[in-house]
Amino acid sequence: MHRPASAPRTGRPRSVAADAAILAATRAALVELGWSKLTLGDVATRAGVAKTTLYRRWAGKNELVVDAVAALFDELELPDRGSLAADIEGVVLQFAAILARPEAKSGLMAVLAESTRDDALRERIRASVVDRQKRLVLEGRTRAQARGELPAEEDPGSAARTADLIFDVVAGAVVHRTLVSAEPVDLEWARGFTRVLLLGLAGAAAAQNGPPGELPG
Amino acid sequence: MHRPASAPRTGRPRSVAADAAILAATRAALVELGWSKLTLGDVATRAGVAKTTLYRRWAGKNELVVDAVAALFDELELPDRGSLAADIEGVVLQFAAILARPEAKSGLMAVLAESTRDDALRERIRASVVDRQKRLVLEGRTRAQARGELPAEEDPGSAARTADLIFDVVAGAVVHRTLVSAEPVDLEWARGFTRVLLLGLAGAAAAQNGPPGELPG
Amino acid sequence: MHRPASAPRTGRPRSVAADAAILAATRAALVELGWSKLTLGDVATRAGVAKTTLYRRWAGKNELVVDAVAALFDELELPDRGSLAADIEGVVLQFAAILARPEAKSGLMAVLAESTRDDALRERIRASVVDRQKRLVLEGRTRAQARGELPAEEDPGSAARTADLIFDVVAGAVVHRTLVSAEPVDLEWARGFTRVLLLGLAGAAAAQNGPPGELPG
Amino acid sequence: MHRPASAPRTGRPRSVAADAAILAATRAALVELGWSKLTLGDVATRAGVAKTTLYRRWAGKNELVVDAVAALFDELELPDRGSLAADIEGVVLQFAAILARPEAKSGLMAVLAESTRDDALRERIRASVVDRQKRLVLEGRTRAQARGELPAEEDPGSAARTADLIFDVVAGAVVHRTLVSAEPVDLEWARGFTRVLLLGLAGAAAAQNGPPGELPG
DNA sequence: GTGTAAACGAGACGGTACGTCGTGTCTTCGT
DNA sequence: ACGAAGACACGACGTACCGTCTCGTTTACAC
Repeated sequence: MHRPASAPRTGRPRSVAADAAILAATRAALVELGWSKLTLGDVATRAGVAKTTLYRRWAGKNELVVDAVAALFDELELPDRGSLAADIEGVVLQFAAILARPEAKSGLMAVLAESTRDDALRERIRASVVDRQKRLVLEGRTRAQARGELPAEEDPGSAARTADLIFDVVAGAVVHRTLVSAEPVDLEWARGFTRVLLLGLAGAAAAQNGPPGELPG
Repeated sequence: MHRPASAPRTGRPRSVAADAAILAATRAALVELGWSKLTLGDVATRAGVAKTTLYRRWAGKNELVVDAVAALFDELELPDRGSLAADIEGVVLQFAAILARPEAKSGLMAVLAESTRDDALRERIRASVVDRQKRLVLEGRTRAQARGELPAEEDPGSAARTADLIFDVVAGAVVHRTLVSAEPVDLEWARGFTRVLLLGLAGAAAAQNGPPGELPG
Repeated sequence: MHRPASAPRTGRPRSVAADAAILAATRAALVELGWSKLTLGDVATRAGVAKTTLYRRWAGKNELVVDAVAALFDELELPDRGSLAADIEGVVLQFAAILARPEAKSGLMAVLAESTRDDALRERIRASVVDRQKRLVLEGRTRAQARGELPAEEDPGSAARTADLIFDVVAGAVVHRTLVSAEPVDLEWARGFTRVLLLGLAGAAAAQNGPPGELPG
Repeated sequence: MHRPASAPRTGRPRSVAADAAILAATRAALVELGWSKLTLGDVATRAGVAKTTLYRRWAGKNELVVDAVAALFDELELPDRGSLAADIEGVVLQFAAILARPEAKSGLMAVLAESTRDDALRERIRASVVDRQKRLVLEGRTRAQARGELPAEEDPGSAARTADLIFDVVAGAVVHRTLVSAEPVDLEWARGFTRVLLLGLAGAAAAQNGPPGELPG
């Protein structure tokens, strides 16, 4: 992540344990203090490391927190649950489970806020966090096409647009319910949400491919 | 907002002009500097006001920014565009227009991040920002029912749940596309999104009331 | 002091009680807090008076404290104790008694420090405090001349110089012992000091008027 | 002074240049602004140093000024001028020369005022300033005894009391004339003062050891 | 082994912002 | 006109973190 590929050949190598300790300390500090009260000096102390060591590896608070939170998304997986609806429910619930953690809530939204003014940071978030979620959506679609639940896409541009829409809707709704509405994303909600989403997508696809008569709007 | 209703009877009254100047200065600073570089001292200077005056009225950066950004949502309105779909598109585009402003992007997400650890702040955001958006959704539904596009709700609990779902989906998708995907919410996207949403809702309603045969999930 | 002689003829007259209350509050605050922690707002509160009232009468902390401390010197008197030595001892002990009070210690030295950069303040101190002490010295000399202990002065310039010297030595020694050495000025010390001072003055006078043989130096 | 003798073994060592720069800046600020207008932020700026550096070494304004002014007393010396009277005149004039400096006037009296409520500060002043002066008085006495001008002391308690009296009288008179009377301590005054002091002391010593007949009092 | 070179802990450094406090002025209403 | 109440502009306070630096020390690899 933060280490250049061209490794230096001489000198004392960087402690591999330090990286893990720092990221773990960062998450612990996020849980206890939240983003705004988190200080790098405190993280260094918690990790049993000097501030210098920390700055040698990360440029600042934002970058550090992105990496610390990104590790939470490593556990995202999409086991085949047999149907498109079940797969989407799984994604929603897994994503919600991560977001329910205090270190994710506080840290992720804060770096997102920062990323509105820092393109490099946005790119880092995209690579570390967003793409990992997006992969699940694409995987689910591929699987559904293999099952015959969805037709194979013909127009790649339209397919990408649809995938983006799905992604924004799924992730956005989960985030919004968790952070803004402050309501839990439980099985019932996930089921209702998935139903609406799939019916909407099915309807839109039918309208586009079949008789365009009864479209709303 | 921040002023107790029980007004003191004696002493020099607080300058009414200062409030507006401070909020305007806050928005200007958000545009120029973003949340993290914004300092209350700078805001005070821009507003031509002493720091003390600022602290006398707001408890801190978070509260100030909520009020400053909340004013942007005052302009939210829902003119009757003749159909439910058009109304929803209108809400989406208006909300997107506000979110596209740099002062909203940076400020809103940051206070949202802070609100994960501060219930009073969350409540303040809910009252100042969220409820104002929610009102539009409810208004749109009432109007659609009057037009006959939607049936009158019988079960109030179910109706509230549906409204919450709609709200989370609409607001969440717009926010996510704007901030995370960093893509514009233009007319085309709004139209596609609205179509999927309405088809989904219609399908879900039909499935609940009519023949539950071919529902997915 | 601070009030122009030409009294205003119209409007509500100034509360005469307020002056005394403010000065008393100032002394009380000096005792409790000392000069540096004393604030005019606190003095106003103690006196049951608004800050405005205070500023209408005194220009600032320095002037207020000078007046507050000067009142302590009102009690300085020189009852005739029958001999020059006894009179001087009386002056020394009275002066030391005032200086032993915490409000005088802290306040007087502080305004003296300020007066090194503020001629108006020095003049105010001279008029309010120093001249009142000096008067005692002159009074004691007059009395001693009447008793025949001292010859009548012939050269007025020399007389003034001698009086100034006495004054600097008496006041300086008492202040230094009290504030710098932090030792008490008790009867024993006053007696020893007076003895040295009078012997020195007598010797100097004899040397000047009589045979100049055995002078040291 | 402010640095513990047990030096820390690790970490970046404190800049030795900073100490001197800060003290010099403090003296310069005292000359320009006087005690009450002197701010630690300004001193730090003048010294080209951060405020933190200053606070790391001194607890506050008082301690800093004591050290800054104390350096002025480093130059106090007592060259042997051949007689006790000449030596005392030298002390008086040297002490007066230091007190005539604006940085000493303003700073010294102010910390003295503060020391009336702060024992640690008084002790610091005693160690840094007062003892250095006192040493001169004792040195002068030793020298005079070697010359035969003064008899060797027999009672050490009485000797100490006499030395204290001399010290209070010399220092007190010089301070009082300089600060309160605001008159210069020139050669003429120093000569007159010394004559009175020595005659007084000689008289008192004679009275104690010889025939106690004609004592005043 | 013996360099050599980088990473390491510790902590001081120049800065910037914080939130509070005190000063002296002002504005309002009540007396 | 004066007084109380308190808001106001200003500026200093002392603290906390920032990100950098300068030390002395440790650790791996190359010779």
